[in-house]
Amino acid sequence: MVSRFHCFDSLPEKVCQQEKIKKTILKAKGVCDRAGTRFTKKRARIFKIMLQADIPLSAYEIADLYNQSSNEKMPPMSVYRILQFFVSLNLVHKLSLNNKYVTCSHISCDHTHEAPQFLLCNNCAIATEISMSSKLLRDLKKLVKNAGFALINPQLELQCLCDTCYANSKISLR
Amino acid sequence: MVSRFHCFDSLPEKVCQQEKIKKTILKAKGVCDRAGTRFTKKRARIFKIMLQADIPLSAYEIADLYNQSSNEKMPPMSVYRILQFFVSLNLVHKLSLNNKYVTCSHISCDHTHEAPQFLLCNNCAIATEISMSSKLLRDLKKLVKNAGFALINPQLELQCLCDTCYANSKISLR
DNA sequence: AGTAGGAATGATACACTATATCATATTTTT
DNA sequence: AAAAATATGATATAGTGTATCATTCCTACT
Repeated sequence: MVSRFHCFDSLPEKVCQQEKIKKTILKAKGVCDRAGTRFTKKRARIFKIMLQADIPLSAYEIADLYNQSSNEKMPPMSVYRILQFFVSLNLVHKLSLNNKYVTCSHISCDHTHEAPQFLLCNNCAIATEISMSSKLLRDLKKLVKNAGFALINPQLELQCLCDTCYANSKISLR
Repeated sequence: MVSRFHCFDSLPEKVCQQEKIKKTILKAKGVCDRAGTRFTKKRARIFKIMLQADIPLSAYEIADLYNQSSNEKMPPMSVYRILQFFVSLNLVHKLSLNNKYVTCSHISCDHTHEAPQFLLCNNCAIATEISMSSKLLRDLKKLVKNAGFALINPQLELQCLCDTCYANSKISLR
């Protein structure tokens, strides 16, 4: 399984998840600053919840997690607004295959990440973001153009089984 | 724009849309028969509505169209059930990008259609189903495998603009 | 022909996902 | 300090989809 924080894979193993999350949050704040918008406390908390979960979450799941660990109420309406905000900055991606939201895996890299491609396990909650090769992307764009369309968002979502669930499914079929 | 009935493109132009729809319905009935299931009147009517619309429809839109042209009521619940039935036979595809449903374009061909790929116009209702080249599909599967997943459904949905809307959008930007 | 069993639909309720709208608060700019 | 832009509160409602149990319809079999 590829870690969602693969961009830190070269760091010493000691560097714990918490440290990675902190760094990612700082980067995200930078993105907001440069965009002339605010990385408010509520936005920061939601972003952190999403990073800690490390799996795609629905808006209502995020609201629940927020409310479980806080006294101030976070109504779903506000979650949607904040998610839209993050999506507009490419800090969060919406997965329409399961109506969930997930932080971008490349926030901490300096990748320009042209074609986010999501592999969603159909059995468990795991999702992984990988990048499409630029050649594959070129082929795809060509195909689209020939069909009389122009690609405006190269995001792909693929229904998969993760290797673990795939192995289990084969066992249970015996 | 590629016609959704491209498989009949070689037929004389006189053969009207109605004729194509009839043929497609017969083919669909055959699929049901061979699967040991029934192509009931309600199912047939919904299927025809979808063919006539020639664009992806939501379950509720289908229910409305059904009820507009009939005295018997078609409740949304039944529409969902019937859609699931068609999807299970690959006669209908669900587009999760816009939560709509569309008949398969290849029912009347003898294509074994491995990788349905949908180009959805982000501005108008048009959607086109094209087939991915087997090479592109191979590349994709390889990518997925390397990431620790197994592809279980190669359906792709791409957010596009059709050429008409693309042209219009450029004009309106001037 | 009658009947058992499976297939399909009816009916009702409810859960989940998402947007619209108007009011209020907070921050930034001048 | 006031104006303008940004962000959140609050409420309502639209849209999408599933669960469940009852009933009807069809098919195959004796």
